[in-house]
Amino acid sequence: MRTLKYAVLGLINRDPMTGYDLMKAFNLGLANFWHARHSQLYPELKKLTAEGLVTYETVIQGEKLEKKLYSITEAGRKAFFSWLSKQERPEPTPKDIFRLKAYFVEAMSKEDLLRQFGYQLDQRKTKLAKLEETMRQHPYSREVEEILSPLYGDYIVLKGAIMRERAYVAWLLECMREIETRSK
Amino acid sequence: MRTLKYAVLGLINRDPMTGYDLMKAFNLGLANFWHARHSQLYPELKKLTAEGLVTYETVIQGEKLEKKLYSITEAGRKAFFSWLSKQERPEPTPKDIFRLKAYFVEAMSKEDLLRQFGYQLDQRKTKLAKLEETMRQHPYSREVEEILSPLYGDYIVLKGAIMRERAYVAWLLECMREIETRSK
DNA sequence: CCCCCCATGTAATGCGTTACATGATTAT
DNA sequence: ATAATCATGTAACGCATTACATGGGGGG
Repeated sequence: MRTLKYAVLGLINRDPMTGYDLMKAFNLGLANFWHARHSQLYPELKKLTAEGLVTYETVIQGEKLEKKLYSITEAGRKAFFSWLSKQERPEPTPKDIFRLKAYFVEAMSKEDLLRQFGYQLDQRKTKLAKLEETMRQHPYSREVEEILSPLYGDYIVLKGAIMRERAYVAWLLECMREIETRSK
Repeated sequence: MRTLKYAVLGLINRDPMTGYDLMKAFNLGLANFWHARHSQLYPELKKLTAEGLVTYETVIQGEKLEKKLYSITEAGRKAFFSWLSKQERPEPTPKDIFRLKAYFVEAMSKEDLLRQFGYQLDQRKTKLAKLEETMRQHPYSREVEEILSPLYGDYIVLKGAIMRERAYVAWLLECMREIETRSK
Protein backbone atom coordinates (compact mmCIF):
# COMPACT_ATOMS: atom_id res chain seq x y z
CA MET A 1 0.00 0.00 0.00
CA ARG A 2 2.94 2.29 0.81
CA THR A 3 0.85 5.13 2.18
CA LEU A 4 3.85 6.82 3.79
CA LYS A 5 5.35 7.09 0.33
CA TYR A 6 2.46 9.24 -0.87
CA ALA A 7 2.29 11.28 2.30
CA VAL A 8 5.95 12.20 1.76
CA LEU A 9 5.42 12.90 -1.93
CA GLY A 10 2.44 15.12 -1.14
CA LEU A 11 4.42 17.18 1.34
CA ILE A 12 7.44 17.55 -0.91
CA ASN A 13 5.08 18.44 -3.73
CA ARG A 14 4.03 21.50 -1.73
CA ASP A 15 7.58 22.67 -1.15
CA PRO A 16 11.08 21.23 -1.31
CA MET A 17 12.12 20.14 2.16
CA THR A 18 14.57 18.09 4.18
CA GLY A 19 13.97 14.87 6.09
CA TYR A 20 13.99 16.89 9.26
CA ASP A 21 11.28 19.21 7.92
CA LEU A 22 9.17 16.17 7.06
CA MET A 23 9.65 14.79 10.56
CA LYS A 24 8.36 18.04 12.04
CA ALA A 25 5.32 17.96 9.77
CA PHE A 26 4.52 14.39 10.83
CA ASN A 27 4.70 15.40 14.46
CA LEU A 28 2.60 18.54 14.11
CA GLY A 29 -0.32 19.07 11.75
CA LEU A 30 -0.30 15.64 10.18
CA ALA A 31 -0.17 13.95 13.58
CA ASN A 32 -3.97 14.17 13.68
CA PHE A 33 -4.23 11.46 11.01
CA TRP A 34 -0.78 10.18 10.19
CA HIS A 35 2.43 9.72 12.10
CA ALA A 36 6.03 8.78 11.27
CA ARG A 37 9.37 8.89 13.04
CA HIS A 38 12.62 10.03 11.51
CA SER A 39 13.84 6.43 11.57
CA GLN A 40 11.12 5.62 9.07
CA LEU A 41 11.45 8.79 6.99
CA TYR A 42 15.13 8.69 6.10
CA PRO A 43 14.97 5.18 4.63
CA GLU A 44 11.76 6.14 2.81
CA LEU A 45 13.48 9.15 1.22
CA LYS A 46 16.33 6.93 0.14
CA LYS A 47 13.85 4.56 -1.45
CA LEU A 48 11.96 7.35 -3.22
CA THR A 49 15.25 8.68 -4.57
CA ALA A 50 16.13 5.22 -5.90
CA GLU A 51 12.70 5.04 -7.53
CA GLY A 52 13.32 8.40 -9.19
CA LEU A 53 10.29 10.04 -7.57
CA VAL A 54 12.31 12.65 -5.70
CA THR A 55 15.76 14.19 -6.04
CA TYR A 56 17.84 16.13 -3.60
CA GLU A 57 20.54 18.71 -3.58
CA THR A 58 22.95 19.01 -0.72
CA VAL A 59 22.87 22.35 1.02
CA ILE A 60 25.50 23.61 3.45
CA GLN A 61 24.18 25.16 6.62
CA GLY A 62 26.70 27.40 8.39
CA GLU A 63 30.27 26.07 8.15
CA LYS A 64 29.94 22.43 7.17
CA LEU A 65 26.58 20.97 8.25
CA GLU A 66 25.11 19.21 5.26
CA LYS A 67 21.41 18.87 4.71
CA LYS A 68 19.53 17.31 1.85
CA LEU A 69 16.83 19.39 0.29
CA TYR A 70 14.40 17.08 -1.51
CA SER A 71 12.28 18.06 -4.49
CA ILE A 72 9.64 16.05 -6.32
CA THR A 73 10.31 14.89 -9.89
CA GLU A 74 7.84 14.72 -12.75
CA ALA A 75 7.51 10.96 -12.15
CA GLY A 76 6.91 11.63 -8.49
CA ARG A 77 4.19 14.14 -9.20
CA LYS A 78 2.53 11.67 -11.54
CA ALA A 79 2.62 8.87 -8.97
CA PHE A 80 1.22 11.19 -6.32
CA PHE A 81 -1.69 12.40 -8.43
CA SER A 82 -2.50 8.88 -9.49
CA TRP A 83 -2.70 7.76 -5.85
CA LEU A 84 -4.72 10.82 -4.90
CA SER A 85 -7.45 10.27 -7.46
CA LYS A 86 -7.84 6.58 -6.69
CA GLN A 87 -10.90 5.69 -4.62
CA GLU A 88 -9.98 3.39 -1.79
CA ARG A 89 -12.41 1.29 0.18
CA PRO A 90 -12.66 2.26 3.81
CA GLU A 91 -9.95 0.72 5.96
CA PRO A 92 -10.70 -1.62 8.85
CA THR A 93 -11.77 0.36 11.90
CA PRO A 94 -8.77 1.74 13.78
CA LYS A 95 -7.70 -0.03 16.94
CA ASP A 96 -8.45 1.61 20.26
CA ILE A 97 -7.14 0.22 23.53
CA PHE A 98 -9.58 2.16 25.67
CA ARG A 99 -12.61 0.88 23.77
CA LEU A 100 -11.20 -2.61 24.25
CA LYS A 101 -11.07 -2.08 28.00
CA ALA A 102 -14.56 -0.61 27.95
CA TYR A 103 -15.74 -3.76 26.21
CA PHE A 104 -14.57 -5.77 29.21
CA VAL A 105 -16.73 -3.71 31.55
CA GLU A 106 -18.01 -6.83 33.32
CA ALA A 107 -14.55 -7.48 34.76
CA MET A 108 -14.32 -4.07 36.48
CA SER A 109 -15.85 -2.66 39.64
CA LYS A 110 -17.97 0.46 39.35
CA GLU A 111 -15.22 2.45 41.10
CA ASP A 112 -12.61 1.18 38.62
CA LEU A 113 -14.89 2.02 35.75
CA LEU A 114 -15.48 5.58 36.85
CA ARG A 115 -11.76 6.02 37.50
CA GLN A 116 -10.88 4.73 34.02
CA PHE A 117 -13.53 6.74 32.22
CA GLY A 118 -12.72 9.81 34.27
CA TYR A 119 -9.03 9.67 33.40
CA GLN A 120 -9.81 9.18 29.74
CA LEU A 121 -12.23 12.08 29.81
CA ASP A 122 -9.55 14.33 31.28
CA GLN A 123 -7.07 13.39 28.58
CA ARG A 124 -9.53 13.80 25.75
CA LYS A 125 -10.81 17.13 27.00
CA THR A 126 -7.26 18.46 27.16
CA LYS A 127 -6.61 17.25 23.64
CA LEU A 128 -9.84 18.83 22.42
CA ALA A 129 -9.01 22.15 24.06
CA LYS A 130 -5.64 22.19 22.28
CA LEU A 131 -7.24 21.47 18.93
CA GLU A 132 -9.80 24.21 19.47
CA GLU A 133 -7.08 26.66 20.40
CA THR A 134 -5.20 25.75 17.22
CA MET A 135 -8.41 26.35 15.29
CA ARG A 136 -8.90 29.78 16.82
CA GLN A 137 -5.44 30.73 15.66
CA HIS A 138 -5.80 29.18 12.23
CA PRO A 139 -5.47 31.74 9.45
CA TYR A 140 -8.28 30.13 7.47
CA SER A 141 -10.79 30.78 10.28
CA ARG A 142 -10.09 34.50 10.08
CA GLU A 143 -9.35 35.48 6.51
CA VAL A 144 -11.44 33.71 3.92
CA GLU A 145 -8.95 32.07 1.61
CA GLU A 146 -9.06 30.31 -1.70
CA ILE A 147 -10.48 26.84 -1.21
CA LEU A 148 -7.86 24.97 -3.24
CA SER A 149 -4.90 25.89 -1.08
CA PRO A 150 -2.81 23.91 1.43
CA LEU A 151 -4.26 26.17 4.12
CA TYR A 152 -7.72 24.84 3.38
CA GLY A 153 -6.52 21.24 3.63
CA ASP A 154 -5.03 22.09 6.98
CA TYR A 155 -8.32 23.64 8.03
CA ILE A 156 -10.61 20.76 7.09
CA VAL A 157 -8.54 18.04 8.74
CA LEU A 158 -8.30 20.15 11.88
CA LYS A 159 -12.07 20.57 11.77
CA GLY A 160 -12.38 16.79 11.38
CA ALA A 161 -10.06 16.14 14.31
CA ILE A 162 -12.15 18.43 16.52
CA MET A 163 -15.39 16.73 15.53
CA ARG A 164 -13.82 13.34 16.20
CA GLU A 165 -12.62 14.37 19.66
CA ARG A 166 -15.99 15.89 20.51
CA ALA A 167 -17.72 12.65 19.62
CA TYR A 168 -15.27 10.74 21.82
CA VAL A 169 -15.84 13.09 24.76
CA ALA A 170 -19.61 12.88 24.29
CA TRP A 171 -19.40 9.08 24.32
CA LEU A 172 -17.34 9.06 27.51
CA LEU A 173 -19.77 11.43 29.23
CA GLU A 174 -22.76 9.37 28.20
CA CYS A 175 -21.17 6.18 29.53
CA MET A 176 -20.24 7.83 32.83
CA ARG A 177 -23.68 9.29 33.31
CA GLU A 178 -25.26 5.88 32.78
CA ILE A 179 -22.81 4.09 35.06
CA GLU A 180 -23.39 6.62 37.83
CA THR A 181 -27.15 6.48 37.52
CA ARG A 182 -27.28 2.70 37.63
CA SER A 183 -24.84 2.26 40.44
CA LYS A 184 -27.13 3.94 42.98
CA MET B 1 2.63 -3.67 24.72
CA ARG B 2 1.05 -6.96 23.66
CA THR B 3 -2.51 -5.68 23.49
CA LEU B 4 -3.71 -8.69 21.51
CA LYS B 5 -2.61 -10.85 24.41
CA TYR B 6 -5.04 -9.10 26.76
CA ALA B 7 -7.85 -8.99 24.23
CA VAL B 8 -7.58 -12.77 23.94
CA LEU B 9 -7.36 -13.24 27.71
CA GLY B 10 -10.41 -11.04 28.22
CA LEU B 11 -12.49 -13.05 25.77
CA ILE B 12 -11.39 -16.43 27.14
CA ASN B 13 -12.06 -15.06 30.61
CA ARG B 14 -15.72 -14.69 29.62
CA ASP B 15 -16.03 -18.24 28.34
CA PRO B 16 -13.71 -21.04 27.29
CA MET B 17 -13.37 -20.98 23.51
CA THR B 18 -11.38 -22.20 20.53
CA GLY B 19 -9.09 -20.24 18.26
CA TYR B 20 -11.82 -20.29 15.67
CA ASP B 21 -14.31 -18.79 18.11
CA LEU B 22 -11.84 -16.02 18.88
CA MET B 23 -11.39 -15.34 15.20
CA LYS B 24 -15.14 -14.90 14.80
CA ALA B 25 -15.26 -12.52 17.75
CA PHE B 26 -12.46 -10.41 16.22
CA ASN B 27 -14.35 -10.19 12.97
CA LEU B 28 -17.70 -9.34 14.49
CA GLY B 29 -18.33 -7.27 17.61
CA LEU B 30 -14.71 -6.47 18.37
CA ALA B 31 -14.06 -5.40 14.79
CA ASN B 32 -15.28 -1.92 15.76
CA PHE B 33 -12.14 -1.31 17.80
CA TRP B 34 -9.80 -4.28 17.40
CA HIS B 35 -9.05 -6.72 14.63
CA ALA B 36 -7.00 -9.89 14.25
CA ARG B 37 -6.68 -12.70 11.72
CA HIS B 38 -6.45 -16.36 12.53
CA SER B 39 -2.82 -16.31 11.44
CA GLN B 40 -2.12 -14.03 14.36
CA LEU B 41 -4.39 -15.75 16.86
CA TYR B 42 -3.07 -19.31 16.69
CA PRO B 43 0.54 -18.31 17.42
CA GLU B 44 -0.71 -16.00 20.18
CA LEU B 45 -2.61 -18.87 21.82
CA LYS B 46 0.50 -21.01 21.64
CA LYS B 47 2.48 -18.26 23.32
CA LEU B 48 -0.12 -17.75 26.04
CA THR B 49 -0.11 -21.49 26.71
CA ALA B 50 3.67 -21.45 27.03
CA GLU B 51 3.37 -18.52 29.45
CA GLY B 52 0.90 -20.50 31.52
CA LEU B 53 -1.87 -17.92 31.13
CA VAL B 54 -4.26 -20.26 29.34
CA THR B 55 -4.67 -24.05 29.07
CA TYR B 56 -6.58 -26.13 26.59
CA GLU B 57 -8.26 -29.45 26.36
CA THR B 58 -8.69 -31.21 23.06
CA VAL B 59 -12.30 -31.87 22.14
CA ILE B 60 -13.42 -34.21 19.38
CA GLN B 61 -16.07 -32.81 17.08
CA GLY B 62 -18.00 -35.53 15.18
CA GLU B 63 -15.77 -38.47 14.18
CA LYS B 64 -12.22 -37.19 14.38
CA LEU B 65 -12.02 -33.39 14.03
CA GLU B 66 -9.95 -32.10 16.89
CA LYS B 67 -10.45 -28.68 18.34
CA LYS B 68 -8.70 -27.00 21.24
CA LEU B 69 -10.93 -25.49 23.86
CA TYR B 70 -8.95 -22.83 25.75
CA SER B 71 -9.61 -21.75 29.32
CA ILE B 72 -7.95 -19.02 31.34
CA THR B 73 -5.71 -19.94 34.28
CA GLU B 74 -5.43 -18.16 37.61
CA ALA B 75 -2.22 -16.53 36.38
CA GLY B 76 -4.00 -15.47 33.21
CA ARG B 77 -6.85 -13.92 35.13
CA LYS B 78 -4.38 -12.05 37.28
CA ALA B 79 -2.46 -10.72 34.27
CA PHE B 80 -5.70 -9.65 32.63
CA PHE B 81 -7.02 -7.75 35.64
CA SER B 82 -3.68 -6.06 36.15
CA TRP B 83 -3.71 -4.81 32.54
CA LEU B 84 -7.35 -3.76 32.82
CA SER B 85 -6.86 -1.55 35.85
CA LYS B 86 -3.76 0.16 34.49
CA GLN B 87 -4.31 3.69 33.18
CA GLU B 88 -2.69 4.12 29.82
CA ARG B 89 -1.94 7.43 28.21
CA PRO B 90 -3.88 8.05 25.04
CA GLU B 91 -2.33 6.45 21.99
CA PRO B 92 -1.17 8.45 18.98
CA THR B 93 -4.11 9.40 16.79
CA PRO B 94 -5.09 6.56 14.47
CA LYS B 95 -4.01 6.78 10.86
CA ASP B 96 -6.62 7.59 8.26
CA ILE B 97 -5.87 7.49 4.56
CA PHE B 98 -8.89 9.54 3.58
CA ARG B 99 -8.00 12.37 5.94
CA LEU B 100 -4.52 12.31 4.44
CA LYS B 101 -5.98 12.76 0.97
CA ALA B 102 -8.27 15.51 2.25
CA TYR B 103 -5.18 17.27 3.60
CA PHE B 104 -3.82 17.44 0.05
CA VAL B 105 -6.92 19.24 -1.17
CA GLU B 106 -4.86 21.79 -3.10
CA ALA B 107 -3.72 19.07 -5.52
CA MET B 108 -7.27 18.10 -6.54
CA SER B 109 -9.84 19.68 -8.81
CA LYS B 110 -13.22 20.56 -7.38
CA GLU B 111 -14.81 17.71 -9.36
CA ASP B 112 -12.27 15.22 -8.01
CA LEU B 113 -12.87 16.48 -4.50
CA LEU B 114 -16.62 16.10 -4.69
CA ARG B 115 -16.21 12.64 -6.22
CA GLN B 116 -13.85 11.55 -3.43
CA PHE B 117 -15.92 13.00 -0.61
CA GLY B 118 -19.11 11.65 -2.18
CA TYR B 119 -17.76 8.12 -2.38
CA GLN B 120 -16.53 8.27 1.18
CA LEU B 121 -19.89 9.58 2.34
CA ASP B 122 -21.66 6.65 0.68
CA GLN B 123 -19.38 4.14 2.37
CA ARG B 124 -19.66 5.73 5.78
CA LYS B 125 -23.43 6.07 5.61
CA THR B 126 -23.76 2.39 4.77
CA LYS B 127 -21.51 1.47 7.67
CA LEU B 128 -23.51 3.71 10.00
CA ALA B 129 -26.81 2.19 8.88
CA LYS B 130 -25.48 -1.28 9.67
CA LEU B 131 -24.33 -0.23 13.12
CA GLU B 132 -27.69 1.37 13.83
CA GLU B 133 -29.49 -1.77 12.72
CA THR B 134 -27.27 -3.84 15.03
CA MET B 135 -28.15 -1.45 17.84
CA ARG B 136 -31.90 -1.79 17.20
CA GLN B 137 -31.52 -5.55 17.54
CA HIS B 138 -29.26 -5.37 20.55
CA PRO B 139 -30.78 -7.06 23.61
CA TYR B 140 -29.52 -4.32 25.91
CA SER B 141 -31.53 -1.65 24.06
CA ARG B 142 -34.73 -3.58 24.80
CA GLU B 143 -34.47 -5.29 28.15
CA VAL B 144 -32.70 -3.26 30.81
CA GLU B 145 -29.88 -5.47 32.01
CA GLU B 146 -27.41 -5.45 34.84
CA ILE B 147 -24.72 -2.92 34.07
CA LEU B 148 -21.74 -5.12 34.89
CA SER B 149 -22.39 -7.74 32.22
CA PRO B 150 -20.66 -8.52 28.90
CA LEU B 151 -23.87 -7.41 27.24
CA TYR B 152 -23.37 -3.92 28.60
CA GLY B 153 -19.79 -3.82 27.32
CA ASP B 154 -21.08 -4.81 23.92
CA TYR B 155 -23.65 -2.07 24.12
CA ILE B 156 -21.36 0.81 25.06
CA VAL B 157 -18.75 0.09 22.41
CA LEU B 158 -21.49 -0.20 19.81
CA LYS B 159 -22.84 3.12 20.99
CA GLY B 160 -19.33 4.56 20.69
CA ALA B 161 -18.90 3.21 17.18
CA ILE B 162 -22.17 4.82 16.12
CA MET B 163 -21.19 8.18 17.57
CA ARG B 164 -17.82 7.97 15.85
CA GLU B 165 -19.39 7.20 12.47
CA ARG B 166 -21.93 9.99 12.87
CA ALA B 167 -19.14 12.46 13.54
CA TYR B 168 -17.31 11.26 10.43
CA VAL B 169 -20.43 11.59 8.28
CA ALA B 170 -21.11 15.06 9.69
CA TRP B 171 -17.56 16.11 8.86
CA LEU B 172 -17.84 14.84 5.29
CA LEU B 173 -21.14 16.65 4.79
CA GLU B 174 -19.77 19.89 6.16
CA CYS B 175 -16.75 19.72 3.86
CA MET B 176 -18.90 18.98 0.82
CA ARG B 177 -21.30 21.78 1.59
CA GLU B 178 -18.43 24.24 1.83
CA ILE B 179 -16.72 22.99 -1.32
CA GLU B 180 -19.97 23.26 -3.28
CA THR B 181 -20.75 26.74 -2.00
CA ARG B 182 -17.30 28.10 -2.79
CA SER B 183 -17.01 26.55 -6.21
CA LYS B 184 -19.85 28.63 -7.62
C1' DC C 1 30.53 26.63 27.96
C1' DC C 2 26.35 24.23 27.86
C1' DC C 3 21.91 23.11 26.34
C1' DC C 4 18.56 22.82 22.94
C1' DC C 5 17.62 22.21 18.41
C1' DC C 6 19.11 20.97 13.69
C1' DA C 7 20.37 17.12 10.95
C1' DT C 8 21.05 12.21 9.33
C1' DG C 9 21.48 7.74 9.54
C1' DT C 10 21.33 2.15 11.04
C1' DA C 11 19.98 -2.22 13.76
C1' DA C 12 17.05 -5.09 16.30
C1' DT C 13 12.69 -6.23 17.35
C1' DG C 14 7.71 -6.51 17.27
C1' DC C 15 3.23 -6.36 15.20
C1' DG C 16 0.25 -7.47 11.39
C1' DT C 17 -1.05 -9.07 6.61
C1' DT C 18 -1.01 -12.10 2.73
C1' DA C 19 -0.26 -16.27 1.08
C1' DC C 20 0.53 -21.08 1.58
C1' DA C 21 -1.31 -25.51 3.34
C1' DT C 22 -4.46 -29.09 5.00
C1' DG C 23 -8.48 -31.50 6.33
C1' DA C 24 -13.36 -32.49 8.62
C1' DT C 25 -18.34 -31.35 9.21
C1' DT C 26 -22.79 -29.72 8.03
C1' DA C 27 -26.47 -28.03 5.38
C1' DT C 28 -28.62 -27.94 0.83
C1' DA D 1 -22.34 -34.21 -4.38
C1' DT D 2 -20.88 -29.90 -3.38
C1' DA D 3 -20.50 -25.71 -1.23
C1' DA D 4 -20.07 -23.24 2.95
C1' DT D 5 -18.31 -23.34 7.29
C1' DC D 6 -15.53 -25.35 10.97
C1' DA D 7 -10.88 -25.95 12.39
C1' DT D 8 -5.69 -25.35 12.77
C1' DG D 9 -1.50 -24.23 11.57
C1' DT D 10 3.23 -22.00 9.08
C1' DA D 11 6.20 -18.80 6.07
C1' DA D 12 7.44 -14.65 3.90
C1' DC D 13 7.09 -10.10 3.87
C1' DG D 14 6.12 -5.28 5.05
C1' DC D 15 5.29 -1.64 8.15
C1' DA D 16 6.49 0.71 12.49
C1' DT D 17 8.84 1.43 16.99
C1' DT D 18 12.73 1.58 20.07
C1' DA D 19 17.23 1.94 20.64
C1' DC D 20 21.77 2.81 19.01
C1' DA D 21 24.91 6.24 16.98
C1' DT D 22 27.02 10.63 15.47
C1' DG D 23 27.88 15.39 14.87
C1' DG D 24 27.07 20.74 13.79
C1' DG D 25 24.68 25.33 14.83
C1' DG D 26 22.82 28.99 17.56
C1' DG D 27 21.40 31.33 21.74
C1' DG D 28 22.05 32.44 26.51
